[in-house]
Amino acid sequence: MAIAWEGNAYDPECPTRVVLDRIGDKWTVLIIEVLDAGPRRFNEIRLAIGGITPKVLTSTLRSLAADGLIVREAFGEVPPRVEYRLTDLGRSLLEPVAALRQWAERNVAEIEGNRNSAEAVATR
Amino acid sequence: MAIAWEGNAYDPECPTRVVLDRIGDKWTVLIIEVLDAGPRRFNEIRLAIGGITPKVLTSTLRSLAADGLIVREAFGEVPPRVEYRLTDLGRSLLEPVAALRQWAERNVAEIEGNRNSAEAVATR
DNA sequence: CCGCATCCGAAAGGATACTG
DNA sequence: CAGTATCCTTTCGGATGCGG
Repeated sequence: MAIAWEGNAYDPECPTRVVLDRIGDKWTVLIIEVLDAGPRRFNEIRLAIGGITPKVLTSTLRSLAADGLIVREAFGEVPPRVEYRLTDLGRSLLEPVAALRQWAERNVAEIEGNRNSAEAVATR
Repeated sequence: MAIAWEGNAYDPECPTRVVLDRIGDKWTVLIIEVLDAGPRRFNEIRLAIGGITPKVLTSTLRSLAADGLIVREAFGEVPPRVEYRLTDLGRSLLEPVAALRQWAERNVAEIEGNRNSAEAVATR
């Protein structure tokens, strides 16, 4: 059980924390957005994203499946064929992500500008 | 300049990526939520959160200030007094975060359940 | 084709002690 | 009070090569 703090404390079981850990990694959001267009095979996902190694793609897909955000379906064929598709849960996650994206697109320029100014000050 | 991919690719400069990197760390969301209640001093933030070390709090506050999400105000007093407060930009970030929190609170039970089932299968 | 095994480097975060 | 300075552990992700 999580420790009961009085106020606002770090808690790895806090729902918001769990979700941030889930979508805060490098590839999760990209993957579910690829799968939003429909079921995709392993190498289709890999090529659609670009830059992800098979190992990392495998582990990310496994954890997404473990969380019930996607399902993995392996067809008993030779050569193997494996498809991944979003669950309803996974698809519903795209809504708050879209809200985040909207905020990001509206405000990232200001953040980047601030960052550059701060860097200029730091190196002055 | 960011590389121009055809479709959906990893891009460290993608606005959504920038924001996920910003709020995906361990302490940022907790800090801005503490500051949403009003300006706070360094140790007030530290004690309100609990478990964060001075070093990590310092570096997180610095980067938040560099991004323009908070402002740092040092009063020339002895002993020192330093206050941190949200900017409008920082406060506006709480809106998409709230959307994420709502989704999290509604769905984290299902995710945790799926995780436990998956683990049970893995260790069976 | 779809992975797994192994090794590795970088970076985030933490423990502890100290300072202006 | 508000940080710094070191040192350290853990974790994420990447590179490469092999296997069913």
